[in-house]
Amino acid sequence: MRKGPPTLSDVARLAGVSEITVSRVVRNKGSIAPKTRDVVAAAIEKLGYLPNRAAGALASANSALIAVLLPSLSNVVFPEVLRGINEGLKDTRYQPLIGVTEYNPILEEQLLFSLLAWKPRAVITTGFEHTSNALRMLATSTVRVAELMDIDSQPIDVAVGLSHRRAGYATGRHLIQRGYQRFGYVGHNWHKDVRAKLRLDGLQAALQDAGKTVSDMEFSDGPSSTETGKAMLATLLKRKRQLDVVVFSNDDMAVGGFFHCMSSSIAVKRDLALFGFNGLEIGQSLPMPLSTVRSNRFMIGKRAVEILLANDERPSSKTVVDTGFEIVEGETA
Amino acid sequence: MRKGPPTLSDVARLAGVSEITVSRVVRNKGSIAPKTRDVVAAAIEKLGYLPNRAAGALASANSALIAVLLPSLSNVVFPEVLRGINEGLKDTRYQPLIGVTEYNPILEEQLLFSLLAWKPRAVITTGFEHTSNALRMLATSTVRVAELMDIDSQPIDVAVGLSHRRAGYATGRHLIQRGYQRFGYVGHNWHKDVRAKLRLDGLQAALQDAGKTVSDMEFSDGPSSTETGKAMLATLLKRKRQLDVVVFSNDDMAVGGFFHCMSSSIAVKRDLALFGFNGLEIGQSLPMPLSTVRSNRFMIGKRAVEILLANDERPSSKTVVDTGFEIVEGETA
DNA sequence: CTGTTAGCGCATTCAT
DNA sequence: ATGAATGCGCTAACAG
Repeated sequence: MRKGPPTLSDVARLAGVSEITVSRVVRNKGSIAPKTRDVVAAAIEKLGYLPNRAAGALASANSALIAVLLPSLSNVVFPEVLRGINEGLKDTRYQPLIGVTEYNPILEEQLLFSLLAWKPRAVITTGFEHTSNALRMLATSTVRVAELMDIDSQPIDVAVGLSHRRAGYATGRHLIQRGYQRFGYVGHNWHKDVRAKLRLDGLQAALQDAGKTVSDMEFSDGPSSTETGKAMLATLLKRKRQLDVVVFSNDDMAVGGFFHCMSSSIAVKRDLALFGFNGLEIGQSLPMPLSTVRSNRFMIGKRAVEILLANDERPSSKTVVDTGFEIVEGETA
Repeated sequence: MRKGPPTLSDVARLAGVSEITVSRVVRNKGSIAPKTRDVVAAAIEKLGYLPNRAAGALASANSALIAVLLPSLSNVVFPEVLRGINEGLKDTRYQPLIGVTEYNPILEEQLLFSLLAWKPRAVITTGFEHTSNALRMLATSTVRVAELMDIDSQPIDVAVGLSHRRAGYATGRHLIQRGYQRFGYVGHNWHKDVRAKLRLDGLQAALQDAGKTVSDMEFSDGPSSTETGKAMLATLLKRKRQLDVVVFSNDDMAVGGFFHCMSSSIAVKRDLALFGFNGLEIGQSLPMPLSTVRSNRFMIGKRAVEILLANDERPSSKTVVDTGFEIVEGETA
């Protein structure tokens, strides 16, 4: 009388071995005689046995789950990081369990607790902004933790990303070398995007070191988008400050800026140079490839997973991986 | 002697009640005297108790997990669906467990098995193309199943999406009414994207019904992208077929086509009209908003979750939800 | 409203 | 190379 899906013990009975032997075959762990392995495999096949991972997780006190906390799914950048994570997880038995924090530490804390309840093998999150509760939880716990995107602060365990401050500084240096004199900046809400702020800080530092400054800025208070970049650049240019280059908080915004120039017959680069951040595909397919800084989102996700899975235990020393960035010359600046 | 994180029984001991009472408080299930609830809450707080969901899943034979299988993370469309799913899951205790199939049914099957091992409350997948194993597994199992994006076939349990065939047909009708005569088509690899093929079928049917036909087509064999749209339109136009409108397999491709026109000084709409599919933000921020068909990706994810969570049991009749589509007039056609 | 009794399905000892 | 015993932490089903 089958009373539900087949279990380990059903397989064991059919194969004429003990449960633990089946368990070992399933997990490919310990040594098994080729013969018994075959017998067991046949029984599994015959019954259509599917291991119950909840039971496995309970018995072994840890699961093949990786908790992933992303700030947003609206910004292409995070799906790309997730792609990297997924790539790193390929050919392992791990699965990503995801939560979207909407850049909100309180929500992050709730999601973190909820995900931690699954006893994941590791937690991947973004940035260094966490509630004190979350921080304490993470510090106390023994799970491995990766904080992605940014390496401008000390991580709990592992940080993988780039220095946004240095990327901003490099942007400034690059544009100065190109001879630009009057800088404008178009940004989005950085209460929610700390890294955009770090880049602007770096940019300003570079200008200051060269005796220059950002002549005019304009911010939206929503998230970044092409629409916003378009609108904010329009607003900025109304003020007639004779800018010769505008730096945007990221590529989405810059692409919007490019569209504004097209609509308004502003010759990009000759009349007004544009500069972004991220190196998204869309920017590179514009009639004039966008000048920008390439961040390696995919690599960030992938490297993080590799490091986390390399060691069960959290090492005594913190790991910081710089995935770097490169100036993409493009044709808009 | 604390030997690990606190468990239900630790909380129960501290609160002076039985385990099941604590369990009920935690799950907010059954009736509890306000007083005991407070005592238990205090004990939980004091110990920093975190429920172990793996144990819960094992004991109750189902988890607060929703298995989500997405074809890709590179195409913005799927993160948007995921956003919808996430929105539907908000304020529930459910978490999405995700797998990326890369449009590969074999991989989908493997991931499906792997995700099913967690005894998820429901499975969300894409389209109707599954291996026979996967199909059998899903049919046999009692989990609820939603197949997203498309409603052109019969689902296993629930389908949420739009008729791509009808969307294609509507595109054809619309363009015919606008007076276009010579139609071109630029597509990407549809061995992997069945829905793009359905739309083309619909388009061709509409043209045929009006005594017309697609004069020339060009396909790339990779996935869709702006770069590809740009390149394929260039190739198509080299053949000098005097097209007056080109329909693209989706907005990404169409935006690429738009960029090509800009680079080649082709006056969009006057010289050559362009038409896409999806209604992505990027298309609408172009200097000329893209003419396209809006699919409601976010809504598809959200509705699917709502339906799945409404009933534990799979109803005897299949559910098909049409999230519809709308022609977006735009300025490019 | 609260408690008792019994597992859920598997993996970890430690044997042999 | 294989097995026996035990328990992981929780919840269902019934009592009361």
